[in-house]
Amino acid sequence: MRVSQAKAAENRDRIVDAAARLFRARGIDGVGIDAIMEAAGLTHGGFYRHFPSKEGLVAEAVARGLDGAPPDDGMSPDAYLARYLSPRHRDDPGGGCILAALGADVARGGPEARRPLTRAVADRIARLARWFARHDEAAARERAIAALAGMVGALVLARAVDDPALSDEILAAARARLGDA
Amino acid sequence: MRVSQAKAAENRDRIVDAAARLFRARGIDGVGIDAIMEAAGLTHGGFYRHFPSKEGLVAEAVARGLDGAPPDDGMSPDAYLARYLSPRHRDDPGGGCILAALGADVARGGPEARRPLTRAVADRIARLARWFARHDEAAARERAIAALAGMVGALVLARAVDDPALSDEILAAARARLGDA
DNA sequence: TGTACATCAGTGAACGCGCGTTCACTGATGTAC
DNA sequence: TGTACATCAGTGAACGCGCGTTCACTGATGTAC
Repeated sequence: MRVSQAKAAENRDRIVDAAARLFRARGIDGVGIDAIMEAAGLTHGGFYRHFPSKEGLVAEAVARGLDGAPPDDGMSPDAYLARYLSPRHRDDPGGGCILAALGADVARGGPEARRPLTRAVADRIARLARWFARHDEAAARERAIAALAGMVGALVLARAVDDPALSDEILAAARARLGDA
Repeated sequence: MRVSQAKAAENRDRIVDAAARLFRARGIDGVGIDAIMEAAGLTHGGFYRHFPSKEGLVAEAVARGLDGAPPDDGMSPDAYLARYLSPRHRDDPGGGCILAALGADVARGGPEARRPLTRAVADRIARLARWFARHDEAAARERAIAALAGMVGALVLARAVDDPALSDEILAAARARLGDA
């Protein structure tokens, strides 16, 4: 049955949110329309009233996932690093950084998802560079890029590794080396 | 028709090689048994004479992919870094580092693939630490972990990003920051 | 060394299942008068 | 403000395709005598 426009917009939003979470948790190919719609409290048939295809949703979900938890200007660099490189973040891919969870997947996919991801990377580099510029004017941007790469790589490795002690050590080493700016 | 044991072993090897390459290039879920067997010059039906399941092959292919191009003791750290963080490596995921190409996929998968990946991570950290120990005894291992994380993260980001200039800049920044040991 | 037979790597058709997508239908919403 | 009707978000069944897996079959290899 038909639903009010406000309710429909809210449903669309919930679909994108559910997809952003499930894709990060299980990979893009690991989640079907069924599971996404069910997580949004709907049935799968209505999906195509909102999106032209699964790939269309992927692009929006990637963009949505990139909104959350960017480096905040009111936050200290060390606090941001500590949060990003925490066991809590490692253990919650579904709610965490999309660069670490889906970077390789997006690289293999179409251009629709790569565009918002690129904007997010550029934005984070710029924010980190602003921090570093305070005590290291010239190389601030270079440092920012290396810091972002170190963060993403450490999270990928800490998640992939089988050995909890090694995983913790990876997070700790990245925090320590990236922290002493 | 039956084939000699030597030939069969060689065929098995080619299947694993083809899988290691295709998985890195297109993702684990992006490659079917059909494509792997065809790349190995066989038909799909014979697959199960060699492997119990696709997942069994994944574990072997990940292990195989990790053999190639580790940091070589006879190589200078800067040469290794330059090769790892080169546009050539970025543009050849199928022949490149499996940590960057499949790290997130393996993290979501079963334990069979995570074990060899963990060994490879530990091995690379140890090799890098041996290099760093030459001028920085105490923090060598910490530096090694941060270097590996920075390399993997930079490659993931350089591949995911839409903008060639930004992609090149990411590689260059990582080379510069990780290089001046 | 030669012969007869069992083995089994590889072939190609087939199966079953899941997933992306389509579609006829429902009934509340939104709108025209 | 009330009424009649068109719209369309959502439902649930169905379709088609691809993929992982199975299976009967082939015929060269390996082995027992």
